[in-house]
Formats: sequence, structure tokens, C-alpha cells
Amino acid sequence: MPTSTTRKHKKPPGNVAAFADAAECLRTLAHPVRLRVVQLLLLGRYTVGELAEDCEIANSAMSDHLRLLQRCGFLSSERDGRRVYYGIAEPHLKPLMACVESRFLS
Amino acid sequence: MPTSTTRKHKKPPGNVAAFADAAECLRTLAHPVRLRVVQLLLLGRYTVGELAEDCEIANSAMSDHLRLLQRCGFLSSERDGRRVYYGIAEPHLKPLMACVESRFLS
DNA sequence: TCCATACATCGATATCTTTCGACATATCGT
DNA sequence: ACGATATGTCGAAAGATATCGATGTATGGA
Repeated sequence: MPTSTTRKHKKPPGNVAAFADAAECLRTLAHPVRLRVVQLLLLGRYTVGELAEDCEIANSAMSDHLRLLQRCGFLSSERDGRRVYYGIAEPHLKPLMACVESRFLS
Repeated sequence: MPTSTTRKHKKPPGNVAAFADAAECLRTLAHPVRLRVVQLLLLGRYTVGELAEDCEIANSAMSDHLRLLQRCGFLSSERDGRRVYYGIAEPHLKPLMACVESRFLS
């Protein structure tokens, strides 16, 4: 019986491959610093330095994290003078973060 | 000005450390096979072999993934004869998965 | 122009994850 | 007890990620 097609359950649409992008984005989100950054940015814009100070890491390290989040389309940035303000670009982050917070911060 | 406490924004409660557990659990979820498994299990119970076949990986590999998901408290298991049925143990997975699906599977 | 500030980039190292296969355990039917 | 099936465990190699520091770029003020 090679590659059986027997089904005892109804199966949802899609397959493993359909979750490749989701997994990549979730992995990007799955870091304490990056979760905190998203939480902060959902309340307003912050600069790299402000975020770095809140998370108690070096500015260059924060810059690395922000680049990863931006690569997934989660964040946008805008330069103002010598500062760069970051903000949320992906609307789905709000409900998703609400789920995460309701499970882990209560 | 060492470790400035100047605040220009209101800040949400918590800090980076508060997201350590959340990050660990999200990282566990952030894998194509494990996301598919959660999607399937939200519709009913499955055995290791059924899940492995759907995801096209070896049974032992699926067993590894299931162990990781169980370590986070996401899954429960119950033996029936020589088979082991897995199911969802963490209620928060349903809304969280709904967020993921609405963003990435549409 | 020169200096300081703010941010970004890059490479090296350390650490974690994934994947695979060999082996182990457990149950059922005969 | 024996063999077949279903699941679980484990270690090693490969691959991905994190972290840090040095350096690079850009802006504003004097």
C-alpha cells in the first residue's frame, strides 16, 4: 500500500509547504527582544536608541533585530534628522500580539 | 548620562525578560511541520503515523516534533493499543492559529 | 570643516536547531 | 514466544541564529 490515500478524518486545506512563510515569520517574531519591540511599537513610534535602551542591548544589536523584523514586512522606518523612527507596517501583528500577550503575560 | 530614565512615551507593562517564555513557545511553533500538525489537531485526534504521512516525513521525525510541542504544553497524548493519539491541550492555540492562518493562508 | 551623535553593516565565534538513521520499547495477533 | 507494527529515544553532522565588536555612513551643530 504505497502512499495510501485512506482518510479517516477530514483534512484542512493546504499542506506542510503552505506554512513555510508562516514559519519563517513566526521564527522572526520568536525572540524576547523582538516581541518586546513589537509590543512597544504597537503603541507608537520609537527610535533605534529608545528601543535599545528599553531592551538593554547595544544599538547595533537592536539594529540587527529591526532589520530582521523589517525583512518580514512587519515594520516600516522613516528617517527624521539623524534619527530613524520605526513603526508597525503589518496590521495582523496587533491581533497576533494580543493572542501572545493574553497567553503569556497574564 | 548613564542609564537614563527619561521617557517620552508611555510604556506597556513588562520588559524583555517577560517575553522569554513566549519566545520559547513561539519558536517551537515556528516550523512548517509543527504548524501543520497543530492545524490538523485542531480538527481532531491523529496518530503519529497519520501525521507523519500527511507531512511526508519519517515517523521518528514526527515523534521528535510532537515531543517538542508537548514540552511547551501544547499537546496531550493518549495511548490506544499500539497507537498513540495526539490532541490539542492548550486552548490558546485555536485563536493563535486563526491569526496565523488568516495572515498566511489567504 | 571638524566633531559628536545616531544608525547600519559586516564578519567571526558561539550556540541552538534540524535532520537522519540506528536502535530501543511496547503492543497485538498467531 | 515470535514476528510485525507503532512509537520513542538518542547521537552525530549539517545548517541556521545569536551576539559582539569593529568599522562605515549620514546628519546636525559649532
